[in-house]
Amino acid sequence: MVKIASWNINSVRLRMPIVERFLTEEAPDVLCLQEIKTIEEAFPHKAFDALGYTHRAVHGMKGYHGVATVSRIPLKEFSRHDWQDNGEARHVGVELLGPGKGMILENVYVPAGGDEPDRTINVKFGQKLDFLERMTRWAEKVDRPTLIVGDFNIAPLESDVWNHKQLLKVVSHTPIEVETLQRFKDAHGWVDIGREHIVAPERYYTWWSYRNKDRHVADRGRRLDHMWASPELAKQAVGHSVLEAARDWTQPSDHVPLVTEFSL
DNA sequence: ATGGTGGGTAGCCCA
Repeated sequence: MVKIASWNINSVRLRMPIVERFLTEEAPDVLCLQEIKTIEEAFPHKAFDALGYTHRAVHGMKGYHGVATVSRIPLKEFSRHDWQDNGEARHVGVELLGPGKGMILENVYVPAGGDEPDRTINVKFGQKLDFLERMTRWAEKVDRPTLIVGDFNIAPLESDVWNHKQLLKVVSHTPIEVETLQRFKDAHGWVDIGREHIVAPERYYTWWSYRNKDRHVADRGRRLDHMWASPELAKQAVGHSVLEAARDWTQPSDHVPLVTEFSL
């Protein structure tokens, strides 16, 4: 059994206390972090060593974005795609357990896309769509059992948001984003592991804005984080959970962790 | 319709 987690941590250095809590309580074999907001040299390597996560692939940059995959089982870093073509650190790919035994694990942080869902007036929105198109070209060529996880910054289904109609013009849930993400999905036949286990139209959120204070009253969440597997690998997923409670931990990230267990 | 909060880091950018 291999337990894999994904979490947009919104500064790994600030949030090491809750990362330690998560690793201690949930004990995943592998944790994919997004928005680490640090360069590799300033990554809290010692804290992860102390917890047994001695295998790491860190693709960071100063102050913004950045991803890291930390593991108790051996991994080998083999790619750092720049799907935005602007040098931002938003992806790291590793191979788990060696050729033919484990899986390829892709950790991605899709750009948020700014506030205005119109590429003619908002460059960031265009960059987000272009990022997804480059990911799609890549996905067409994926030929090994692969799991792609991370903050996709898109909530594709009606039940992935607290109010579908109200969010149709809000970046993360616009029809053009959902269509663009669907083309990525179709390019490899990715299986949405989260929705295999928490079936639509059941409510499923992974992010709540810091700007909404009363989460337990209004519950204005969105499912921005995902774990998508190649069809053959998806059959080996035996459990999936979303740790909503982590949104209420001390000094929380605005995202919560996802966990999938595989029988490899 | 607007502004609301949070993080990194040095006058704003990003989410």
